Amino acid sequence: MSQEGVGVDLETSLGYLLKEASSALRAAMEEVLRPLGMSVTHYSCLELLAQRPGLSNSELARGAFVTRQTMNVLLQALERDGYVTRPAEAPVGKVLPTRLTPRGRRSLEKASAAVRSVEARMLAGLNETEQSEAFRVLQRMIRSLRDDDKGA
Amino acid sequence: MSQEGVGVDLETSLGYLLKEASSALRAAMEEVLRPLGMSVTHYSCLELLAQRPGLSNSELARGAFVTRQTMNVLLQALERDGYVTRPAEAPVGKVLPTRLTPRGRRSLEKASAAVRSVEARMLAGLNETEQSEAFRVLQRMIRSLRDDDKGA
DNA sequence: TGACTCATGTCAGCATTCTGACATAGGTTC
DNA sequence: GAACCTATGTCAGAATGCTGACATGAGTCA
Repeated sequence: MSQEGVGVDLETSLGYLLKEASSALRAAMEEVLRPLGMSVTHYSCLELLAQRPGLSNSELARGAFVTRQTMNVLLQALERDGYVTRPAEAPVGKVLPTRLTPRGRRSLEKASAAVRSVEARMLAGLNETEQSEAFRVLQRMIRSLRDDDKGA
Repeated sequence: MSQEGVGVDLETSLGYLLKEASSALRAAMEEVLRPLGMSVTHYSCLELLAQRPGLSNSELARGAFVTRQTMNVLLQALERDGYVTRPAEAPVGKVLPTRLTPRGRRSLEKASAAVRSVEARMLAGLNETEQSEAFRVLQRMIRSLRDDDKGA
């Protein structure tokens, strides 16, 4: 059963566990967002705009962890359906600052409540200390992956 | 800057951080697997088969966190290209046990080494204690999300 | 000023993954 | 045995996200 250093032991791999946790979270979010007709990326975009109004397409893409092309497609749909607005011309450069419409804000409210309940559920088994631990270790993992990326 | 209980504060959300970490890991893995002509799911499938030979399509799907339809498409390609084999007829029921071919095993070797280096990089900033913490908190999050899912 | 680099918005095409649907095998219950 | 439920493999179509490519605006540097 042991791996003797060959391959990646899935039973003990933190990478595999991270993927599993992320997958479970995504599934849980999709489950509560589906009745609202919203995907996870869709929700992420609205939430980002609520907290940081005026974000550009590229900034939203980075915040939602998708490419700017993907976010562009989503924004066009959201704009068409009246959830967000963008000026016809860029005030400066090519950057188009995006904002939620009242409709977008209303739509986000329900979704945000649903997502908060999922997050609360996820953290139900962790006390304060453990939540701090989780926060710290996740941040370190992210930093390690990013730093070495630049270095290489 | 505070959120006053409204919305999900992305700066302090463990869910958002989890997604960020998972995204960083996936990007790092894609980066090292791309030169080998392999996607993350592709690699996951081979790695699962190396450690648990004879897994069925559905079992592989669960292990790689995709649907069985998605895994089926991948398996057909892997079979066509000679990385895995499946019996023409099911020995029992409809389950087709899948196995790596020598070619599949060779292909996995390089990929596995690359992925191991990524995982090592990710954990570089964590000592033994912190890795144990990470393992524990991630497992609890997964369990909380799954348990409540069944309960509901 | 001109050349260079970088980031952005956007279009097009492709890859990946998903949902929906169907037939079938095995186990359970009556 | 019959009815039922569950799991599986598979096909088809749709949604989602990605890579490649291009034009443009801003900043840097000589």
